[in-house]
Amino acid sequence: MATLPQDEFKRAVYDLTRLIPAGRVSTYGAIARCIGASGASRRVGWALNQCFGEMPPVPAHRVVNRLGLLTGAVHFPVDAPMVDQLRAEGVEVFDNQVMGFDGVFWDPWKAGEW
DNA sequence: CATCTGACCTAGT
DNA sequence: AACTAGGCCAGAT
Repeated sequence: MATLPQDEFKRAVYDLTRLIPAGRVSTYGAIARCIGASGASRRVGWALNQCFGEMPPVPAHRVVNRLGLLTGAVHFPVDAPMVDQLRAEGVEVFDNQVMGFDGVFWDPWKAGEW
């Protein structure tokens, strides 16, 4: 069966998200742009919404919006709060906001020398 | 079946 | 520099 663009998109998002090292966070726009979906940042969120249950697990908690706000925290499982996971990795979060976001921000391009 | 919202961002004015 | 509008795709009402 032909690989649907949807799956490819999700596949790209998951792959890139999994590349985010612990203690670092990335943004939807950065990921979307890196996979060639500039402007389609919304789709990234929709794709990450399906990441729960994927194997290997996708560290979606390391993906925040451009302002460093954990906008998707409400969509996270109660068993693994986004803030709790980020704090567990050393990321300081206060009021759904990443402290020193500019310092913990991880660039997809700088990561693998694209 | 039509309309709007939604883990958002970029670009134009 | 700030604000407005448009774009992207799918799911839900």
